[in-house]
Amino acid sequence: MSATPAPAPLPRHFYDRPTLEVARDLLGCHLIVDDGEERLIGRITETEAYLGFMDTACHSSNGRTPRTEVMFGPPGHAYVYIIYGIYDMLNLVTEAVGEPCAVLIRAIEPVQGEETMIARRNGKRGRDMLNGPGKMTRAMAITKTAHNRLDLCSGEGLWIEPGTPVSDDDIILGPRIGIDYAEPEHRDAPWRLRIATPQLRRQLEKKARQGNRAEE
DNA sequence: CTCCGGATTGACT
DNA sequence: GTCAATCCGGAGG
Repeated sequence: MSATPAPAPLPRHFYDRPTLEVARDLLGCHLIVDDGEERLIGRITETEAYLGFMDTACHSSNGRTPRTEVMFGPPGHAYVYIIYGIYDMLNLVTEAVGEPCAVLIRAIEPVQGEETMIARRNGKRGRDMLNGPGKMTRAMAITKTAHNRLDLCSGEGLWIEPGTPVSDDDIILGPRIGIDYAEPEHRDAPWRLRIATPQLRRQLEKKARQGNRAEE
């Protein structure tokens, strides 16, 4: 039996950059959770950038509160909050102290520990297992209680490692999800980033055709 | 496949 | 009191 590899988390300066760049470079990276019993690994396939004060979709644009405090601190920490009473959302804090920005991790694909993920998702497997931010945290057992404010560069509990790089041609940009309350310029901004799979390309082409039809 | 309503509770007005 | 960076199941096409 082989020993578990030592954690090799991405360093803090990875997160200390413009948030859109971080969101882009996180695609293809490995998200790792280690509870001391088992190490789970997922490859990041979808992210959203939240750009701080100026972004009316970003929680921190309403000011500094106990909940958003961690976003105002140093980069490379986890911001985990609960939405709709029941779902934990994982964000990675970016940019310098005083710039309250973050990247939401929306979807992964399994790399290691898939059977545990399936069990935590109540037997759900395949396409619908990890394709949403609440599904992903449920499968990985990421919670506000256990992981909010955690240092992602310590290699303890939760961190990111390099994975398989993604070329610019394989990234699809689109508007972010679930932020209808934001100002139009932020609501419609293409700050949702996804790795393009053949299935996703087909799906979007189909949608575009329907849209064109409605125009006439 | 798409559309629609209910679940459930912390955070903030 | 209202709302939220969501998910799921059921109804209809």
